[in-house]
Amino acid sequence: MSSTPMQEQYQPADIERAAQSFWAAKGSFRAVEDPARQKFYCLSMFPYPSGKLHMGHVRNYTIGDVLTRHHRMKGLNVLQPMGWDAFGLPAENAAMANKVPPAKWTRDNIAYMKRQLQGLGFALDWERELATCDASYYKWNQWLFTRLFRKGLAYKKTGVVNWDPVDQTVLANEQVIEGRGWRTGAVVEKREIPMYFFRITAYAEELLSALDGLPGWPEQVKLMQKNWIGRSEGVKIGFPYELAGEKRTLWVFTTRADTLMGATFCAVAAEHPIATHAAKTNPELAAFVEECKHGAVMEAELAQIEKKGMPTGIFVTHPLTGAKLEVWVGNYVLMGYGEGAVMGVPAHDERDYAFAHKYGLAIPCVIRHPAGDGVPLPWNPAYAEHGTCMNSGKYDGLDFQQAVDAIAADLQAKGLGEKQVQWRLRDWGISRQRYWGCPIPIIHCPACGDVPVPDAELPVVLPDNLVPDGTGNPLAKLPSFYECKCPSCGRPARRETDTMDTFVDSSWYFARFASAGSTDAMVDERARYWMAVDQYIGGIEHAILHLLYSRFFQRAMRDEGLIPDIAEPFTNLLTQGMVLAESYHLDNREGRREWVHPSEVDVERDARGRITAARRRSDGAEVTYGGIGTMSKSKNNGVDPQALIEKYGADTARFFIIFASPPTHTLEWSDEGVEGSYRFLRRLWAYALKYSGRRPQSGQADRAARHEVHSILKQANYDMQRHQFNTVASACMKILNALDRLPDPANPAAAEGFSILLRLLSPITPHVCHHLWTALGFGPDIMQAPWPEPDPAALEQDEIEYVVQVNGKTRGIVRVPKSADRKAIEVSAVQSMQKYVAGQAVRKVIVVPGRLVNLVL
RNA sequence: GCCGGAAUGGCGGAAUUGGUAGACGCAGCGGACUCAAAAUCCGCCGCCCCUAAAGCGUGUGGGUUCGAGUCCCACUUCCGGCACCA
Repeated sequence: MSSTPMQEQYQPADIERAAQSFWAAKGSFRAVEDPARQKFYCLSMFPYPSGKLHMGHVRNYTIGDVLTRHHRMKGLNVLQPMGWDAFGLPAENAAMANKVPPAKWTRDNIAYMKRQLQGLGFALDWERELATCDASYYKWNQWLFTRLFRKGLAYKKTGVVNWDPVDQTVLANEQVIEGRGWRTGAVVEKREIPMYFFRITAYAEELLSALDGLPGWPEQVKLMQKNWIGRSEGVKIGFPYELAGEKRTLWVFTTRADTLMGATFCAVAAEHPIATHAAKTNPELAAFVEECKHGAVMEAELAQIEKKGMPTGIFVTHPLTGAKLEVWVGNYVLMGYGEGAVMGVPAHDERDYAFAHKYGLAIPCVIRHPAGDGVPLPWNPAYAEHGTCMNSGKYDGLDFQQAVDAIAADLQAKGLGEKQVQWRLRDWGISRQRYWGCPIPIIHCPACGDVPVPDAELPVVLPDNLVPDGTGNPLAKLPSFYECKCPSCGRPARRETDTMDTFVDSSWYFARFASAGSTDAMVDERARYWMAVDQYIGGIEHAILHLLYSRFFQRAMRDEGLIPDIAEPFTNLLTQGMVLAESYHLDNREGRREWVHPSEVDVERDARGRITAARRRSDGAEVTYGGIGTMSKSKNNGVDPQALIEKYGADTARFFIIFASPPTHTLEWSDEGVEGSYRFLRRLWAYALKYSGRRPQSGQADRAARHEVHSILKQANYDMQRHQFNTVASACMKILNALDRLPDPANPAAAEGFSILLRLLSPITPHVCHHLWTALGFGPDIMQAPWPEPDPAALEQDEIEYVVQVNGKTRGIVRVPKSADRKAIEVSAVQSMQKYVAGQAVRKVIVVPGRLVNLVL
């Protein structure tokens, strides 16, 4: 072994620059398709280029990098690419604030953030970089859109949006604050406008059933998707009525057809034709309908508003009894869900129960439920449980399934109902009345209607020099963009000015990385090698929408003949927790809350280390602890990764973020913790220095040390495989502690142990491990070294420790020879516990092999 | 409101299937080195208690078990999502 002289001090800046140059010169991270090798496609969710990296990014990409480097050393052919989710609202907001076009702002941000990612030493193949605002990328959004449009999988219908009447513009949900526009303060209205939708519901059944074929996804995420798709079996029921002399039917869907005999009213959405009709002659109702149309579009808000209703004076006929039921308008009925109407069964539905009590409607009990035969106040959840029918005429005595079957059959015979499967999942509205996004490739022709832009004219390029002003989409004010000729008839036509939801961009970028730069196809044959993504990593906040849309897109692409044998884009999914930080504030003279950055706060502690007071360093003002929460500008508690990297180096930042918490947990930031990680890397350096000065020695390796190192390694490999990287980091610390304790640093166990340590640690802190590996003469490139595996011989032990319990309480330990049988273990356990046994009979002895003995007295 | 999670010392966390609760680290306390400080090294560190023994202890209240942080039931608080933030 040869070794080169080492510097006394650990100087991360030099080491990291040198390691990064080494990797760049060697092209270490370039991914090349090789059918002879097993591939591993590792992908972290690409970032929105908001300006600079935040801790969530650093965490996400460090987790991905640990996995990437580990699999590389395991011998797999690894692809880890990076790109930019570059379209979106923040660029428009920045443009308004700074009068800079979103394109320029975005490109500048990308350039800065790319340098940051490179400085962190991530093993990324930059040759595959993409930005969704590149016309070469979004061209294929448009291309696929036109294909789906021709198949009817993309179609136009109306959708509800938030409308700011002052700025005359559509607002995103986050731009509506307490029902008012964020810039104007005007009360927001609901407005129905034409939009394009993707028919994701056509894939509902497959998206649901295929979840069972995803063992590599967290159960939690699969359950959320399952509930979101929301398959329910029920019955579609028709209530006939007459309106303006015309015979019509009000259709409702219910999963509780067994309660139909208890229906006492129907409720419709404010937008329902019955409501509109009745409002014409009823000013009070018209006012109520108008009220319902204001306010929340968001389901979360809708679900919490007080349930209100008003009768329409229009009656429908009960399909089985012929009774007249009045139709109400309810503010809780959604037009976009089902038929926009529900039947009201007050006795067996909590919402209907409250509604009926409020408006004095009858509440007949028709199900014998676990709490009895009546439904006295207050509401009891048992009222909604399944039971046998009562007060239901010919259906009395039937159980849930029998009643549903019988009622569905009777309805079907009358042509007033049938069994139906309903989905909670709605089609995906992709139109956005915004500038900074991918133009929807449609031309509106007065003669031919909506005509998709022909392939030869794609992409429809977004002009990149506009600055939005908050009063609607600037594209709609730009004749040079929207004036065009109909591709079909050649007459003057108008180009669509809406752009696509940015979720469209991010629904297939993973496939594009696998075909980077392809000019004549959305994806090419290289995608067949790399897809699907073997390991996808990203925030739990994307558990439903992004992941579901991507699963839909992969199928839509499959059915276009692209990557035909792959339906699921992500084989394994790791959902990381958020990064949180402490916050502190003081209330100033005007009573306004002033947030003080945690780094500006000095904390006083008692003898035990408990916090007793906190003061601002600059002036000693007492500040209040504001609890732990997401890092945000408004709370002034963001930690800038760049400052951290400059102070301690990338390896310390990476180590701390891995060590502080398991990847799936939320991570609470602490500056003190960073110091501890830096200390560990300095200790590692100091040990390497000591080690490099050793005299080469042969002879017997220290058996105890080998046993310890290999036991730790065994556990660490298990933890690595289950993605619990924080304990892998702990394992590295433990190995260093063990090596440091060796009485003779020149013992052969030290060389072996240190070589294991460097390789185990290298995915987490690649720069320092790369440096030490070559400096100490272990080899030319640690990334080419094999992943360490424990030696079974080193794991063997002559004696085994047993925990001894008496009546389930731990009282001591006995050591027995490895060869001891059950009887011998029992005897030594009883002997060691004479003090507790003291002549009493031992009634039972439980022996857990290799672990524990419990004496039951 | 609905759906999905989480809760363990002063703090982050560990405990593979029910089997020594608190690994590893941070903070704190005591000591060594130093003119001093930083850095480094050594020791202590769940609560109760003068100490030891005993006892108590994994958000709360019940239960199952020889044995529960881990399983079951009921609850509390916090976090994520709810379809136009990404």
